[in-house]
Amino acid sequence: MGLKKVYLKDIAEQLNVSKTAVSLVLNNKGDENKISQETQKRIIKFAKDHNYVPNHLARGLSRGKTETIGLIIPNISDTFYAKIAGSIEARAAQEGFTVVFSSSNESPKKESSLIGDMLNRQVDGLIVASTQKNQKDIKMLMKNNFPLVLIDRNYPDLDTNFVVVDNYGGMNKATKHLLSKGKKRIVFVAINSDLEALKQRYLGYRDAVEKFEGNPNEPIEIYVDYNNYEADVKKKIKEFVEPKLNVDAFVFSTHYLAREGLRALKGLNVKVPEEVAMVSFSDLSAAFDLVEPPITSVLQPVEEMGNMAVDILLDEMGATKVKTMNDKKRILEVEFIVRKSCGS
Amino acid sequence: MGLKKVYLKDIAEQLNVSKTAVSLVLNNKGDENKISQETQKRIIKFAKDHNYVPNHLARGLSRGKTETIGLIIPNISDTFYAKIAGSIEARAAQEGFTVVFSSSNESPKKESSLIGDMLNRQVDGLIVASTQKNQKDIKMLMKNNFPLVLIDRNYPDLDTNFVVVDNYGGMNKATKHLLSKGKKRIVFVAINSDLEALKQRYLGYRDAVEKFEGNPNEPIEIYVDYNNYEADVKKKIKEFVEPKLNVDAFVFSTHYLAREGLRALKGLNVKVPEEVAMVSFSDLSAAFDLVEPPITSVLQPVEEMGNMAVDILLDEMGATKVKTMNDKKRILEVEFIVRKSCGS
DNA sequence: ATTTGTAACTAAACCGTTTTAGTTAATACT
DNA sequence: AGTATTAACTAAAACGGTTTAGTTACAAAT
Repeated sequence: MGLKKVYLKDIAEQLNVSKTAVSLVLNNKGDENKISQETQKRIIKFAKDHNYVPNHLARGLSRGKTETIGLIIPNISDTFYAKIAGSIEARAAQEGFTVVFSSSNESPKKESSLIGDMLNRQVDGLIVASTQKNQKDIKMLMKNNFPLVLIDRNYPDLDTNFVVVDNYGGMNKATKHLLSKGKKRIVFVAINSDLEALKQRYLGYRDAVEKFEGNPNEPIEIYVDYNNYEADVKKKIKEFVEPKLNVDAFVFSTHYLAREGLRALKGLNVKVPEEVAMVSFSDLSAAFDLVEPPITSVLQPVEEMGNMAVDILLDEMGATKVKTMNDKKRILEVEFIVRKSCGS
Repeated sequence: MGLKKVYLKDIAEQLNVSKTAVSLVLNNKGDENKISQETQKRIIKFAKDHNYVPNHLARGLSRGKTETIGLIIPNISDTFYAKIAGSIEARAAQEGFTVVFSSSNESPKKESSLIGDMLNRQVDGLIVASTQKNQKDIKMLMKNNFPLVLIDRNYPDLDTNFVVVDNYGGMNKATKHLLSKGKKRIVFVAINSDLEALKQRYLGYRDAVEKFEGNPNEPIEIYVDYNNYEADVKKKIKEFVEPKLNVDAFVFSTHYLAREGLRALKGLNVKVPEEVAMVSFSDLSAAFDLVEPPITSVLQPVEEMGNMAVDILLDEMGATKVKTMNDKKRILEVEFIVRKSCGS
């Protein structure tokens, strides 16, 4: 494992055989290429004794495969994506793949350049949580049959593999829960973006509100700026609270909005759930049960998402032994956890 | 940026020049190698028009540099390491480097094999949050002058570059705060490990307890199993609570222990801070101010750690323009935030 | 009229593998 | 005895770049 490396050439010279022989043997192709058992033994022993490890770049260049998968996410610092990255990495490692990741910071331009970057680093496949403003690269990848799985966010118009959650269903259920508690004026809080996932969450919310027991309420929406969400969510929530609280509940479409929302409400001295109720889509601080009040949340199966994405990708790359997956478009179920933030 | 790539050879053939010329020009060595301005223009234009991007593997193989830095951390899913990874990635990207990361899951064996892996992937440098049970690889890297920065965890016996925080000072301050609030029996809660950082935190705690105003108290310690910390911390805390609460405060040496500790205390119906106080070393759920009660915490400068590590590493690799850093061993200051969990 | 110098290029080696297309010597077959 | 076959190997090309060590053509200097 040292840095003074032994190369294929060295082994060949020391043992008086050809590089070819060494390469074949060390790649388990000795038998099928009729290298004698004895020679094989010698080569294997020498390689082991000298800690031979093939140069990954050379091998990649020659083979056109790198045993690397590229992961592009909005932001590795976000708990949600960190967990996804974690499960992707773990599953990939099991199969002998390494992960190269980069964060797009929600910039389509950066995403595009990252994809280019990954390609010319010769990754074998890509998992992308896209900004969804980058159809052109996704299409390009598809056209070239490049192994690709979208995760968390997919392009509804494109026929790609993907792993997402049931955003509509989760939000619909959460909203209905509030309605069933008698909440009428329910505010949907989201970041300002065209993400399909958010659209679905909105629709889940809207349908619940409008179709509730023949007694339709008006949907109320606020959209905050992603790059400034802490301050913005505070400001926008304040408008519903001062001079006089005029809503019954907030539905937060992401965990960080919920966190800031709660912080804002506390700052404004609004009692949750006594004066206003709240729910969060996704619960990832691993602490939403500890905050005061514990927050009712829609839970996403983060691990499963990551694992599934890798499985689909490996299948796509033909890297797996047997199984061929039938369905490479997955909409995973979410879990709904009722806690105190909606009332007792 | 497509997949049907243009190669150096193609450019050379199309323009009737040599590969050498193309390579030189595209690497900004045209002038110093006296390639005529006209030829340079033609090459640059053609390359741009055809979206030429050099194959990273080939270039790496040939140059022996890959513009890649390897990051080995215990676990990317952990908020703390996710944030570190985030700041490392951001800083690295600024300088044109990509990050390859892998999680060791606290296994020295895995860490060792990851280091080997990274090396033969030809990363240009390594940032490692080590298990600290892998002296041999670290020494090997040092002996070979391989660019290396330890982060968060360092080997006190080895003369490496590192970026850590003032674990002793932070914990000392936190403990003194509890003492000043009149808490006598203070329990130090840590995971069972030999990590230097934890040792320092312990010493910070112990010195505070033992030397407090000439009226030394006994240190009380509990150590929980990392692989089973949720259940274990609960079990061990219970022993101080039942049949009768017999301590005044808990000092948690990591954020996840604090989280589980609080969860356990709530489960046991112990009132914090009325019956028992608590502090946490590091606050990373980004929610410790929202939980009930808000938890007094030692804050680590996560971003700064990551940035600093990259700066040192790049300097070590000779990859930066001007600056040469003098001090490549950094102990960063922590911040201490008082919240309600220690009493009003 | 040869040498010197230089601008403008290029052939070929090299990085460390994999892989294709052989070669050689011995054995088996007719 | 001559041809096929096979076991056991290998030389060399390929992957796509970078880099070293030239070469060529022309102008200026002696």
